[in-house]
Amino acid sequence: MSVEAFSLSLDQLDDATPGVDDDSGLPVSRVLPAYEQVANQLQELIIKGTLTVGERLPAEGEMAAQFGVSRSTIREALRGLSSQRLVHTKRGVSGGTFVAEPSSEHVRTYLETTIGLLSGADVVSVDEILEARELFEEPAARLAAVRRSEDDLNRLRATLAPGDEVEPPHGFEGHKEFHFAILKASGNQLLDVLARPVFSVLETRFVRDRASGGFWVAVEADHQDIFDAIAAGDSEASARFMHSHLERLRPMYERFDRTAHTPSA
Amino acid sequence: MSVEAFSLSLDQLDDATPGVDDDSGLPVSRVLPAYEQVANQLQELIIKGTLTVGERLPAEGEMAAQFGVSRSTIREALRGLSSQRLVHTKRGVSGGTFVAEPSSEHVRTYLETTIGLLSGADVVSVDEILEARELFEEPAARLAAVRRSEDDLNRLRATLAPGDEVEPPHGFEGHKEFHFAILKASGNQLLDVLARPVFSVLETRFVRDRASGGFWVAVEADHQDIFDAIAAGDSEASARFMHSHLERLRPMYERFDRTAHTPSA
DNA sequence: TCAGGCTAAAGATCAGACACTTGAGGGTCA
DNA sequence: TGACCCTCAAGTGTCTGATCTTTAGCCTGA
Repeated sequence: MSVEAFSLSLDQLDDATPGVDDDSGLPVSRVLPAYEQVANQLQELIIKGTLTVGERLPAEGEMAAQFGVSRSTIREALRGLSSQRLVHTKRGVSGGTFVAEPSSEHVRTYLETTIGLLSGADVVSVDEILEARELFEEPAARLAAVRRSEDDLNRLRATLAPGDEVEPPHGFEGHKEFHFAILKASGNQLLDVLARPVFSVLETRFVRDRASGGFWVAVEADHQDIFDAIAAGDSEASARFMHSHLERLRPMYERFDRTAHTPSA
Repeated sequence: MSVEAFSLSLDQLDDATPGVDDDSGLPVSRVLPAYEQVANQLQELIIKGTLTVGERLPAEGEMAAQFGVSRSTIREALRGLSSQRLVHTKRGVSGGTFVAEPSSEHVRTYLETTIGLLSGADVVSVDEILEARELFEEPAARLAAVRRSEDDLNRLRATLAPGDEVEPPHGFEGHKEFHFAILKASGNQLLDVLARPVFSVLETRFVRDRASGGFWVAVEADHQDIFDAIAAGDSEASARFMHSHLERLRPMYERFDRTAHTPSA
């Protein structure tokens, strides 16, 4: 693409000066800072596909000229876009700002922190998170039984307890990896992207290394059952075992939730 | 909280200068731009809860002094955080930068654009999106049948065709609102947050106003069935009707997907 | 041939100035 | 006394212009 895509400018700024006569609740919109307008316009171009993945935007100075703002304003706009992973920048002579290729990894990271915040602010409850997790992981287990590849099975096997040593060091990481592997084996990336953060939030907020050794033994037994069902290609059994596994876990999360709500006040 | 939380600084910058002697693949990490380090540190403080919702950060100038960088650098960091809705700024004497309260609305918006991009870049396929949607909406219908409040029922009823006029103007909006209302009636906000964007992407990318009038008539009939089941509190019937509804829609999405992939090349 | 230095393009950072927004306090006048 | 206006101060918003740093490519000399 060439420069023409940037023919837009910030005219809103001019006719939205404080002096406007809005004698009532007129259909006017709030005045936006210049950096936000620039960011919005660029985001629009990326979403609509006018700017394609990997494409290089004009240099900061050029954009400043085209938008009619200073370079700092352009940079502030770009920082917003790059923190949303819509673009990324590179220094040096071959550098510049490029339209980033969307990555599911970033979405997961974002969702994990955001769901964590939503939970921390009590916008969503632990019960809702637990329920959502069950809604996601049972179908995932069902699908995994049908779709798992040899690689998936190996990955799953690798997360099971190595022999009979089921100590926390393995317990926590193994638990996490097992569930991640099932989501992956479900063969649905979108499910994986959305479900993994839900799981991660539960783990990091409510479990971590606070569970006892005996607990991990029971978890390992459940995992083994689920694994066997998936390996056998029995989707209903997979879902059933996953269901009872999650039922076993539930009271623990809820207990940690209560203790987390009792402290200093 | 007072100023002490900002005692951190950018010392990484100093001992990560290009001259470091890494005579092999040493455990060193890439040098990060100052604005990114600042953003990371602030994000950490917000996530850990050191900075609480609604709390005001020091003025930009003060932070610049505390981090030992210029005000522009601070501003670039803040733009990143505010585009992630972690903070928001206000001008004027009572202004400043404040820790934003997490809102599910923003998560939905973010997910919608991101899933749209993932789909546009063929990172996830239409089949995966369709499958994920079914995985979400069937349980949602099941839960809605059990949990729906009087308000939920009214909201649902309002989205059904008013009489026998099932024209596109109502068709598209009504279809959307109906499914949104079911997600809301499921009583699980997290499910709502994650599922709505999935649905929205399908609609805006593959349907919009491209469907025929006869199509909307069939859709309306399905909706009526689902509504009746939910109103009757019959969760299994709700899920079943939702399932067949989605099965009816599937070929249409897939058709639009193929036509979308055929063009110019 | 190749190691090392030079160069230019582009982002990163800085310093400082000025503009705009907004709440609060004080003063004026009916 | 109360409504209105003015001014002030603290913050963010924006601009200017300079310098620093990174990096690919070219050039030069052993």
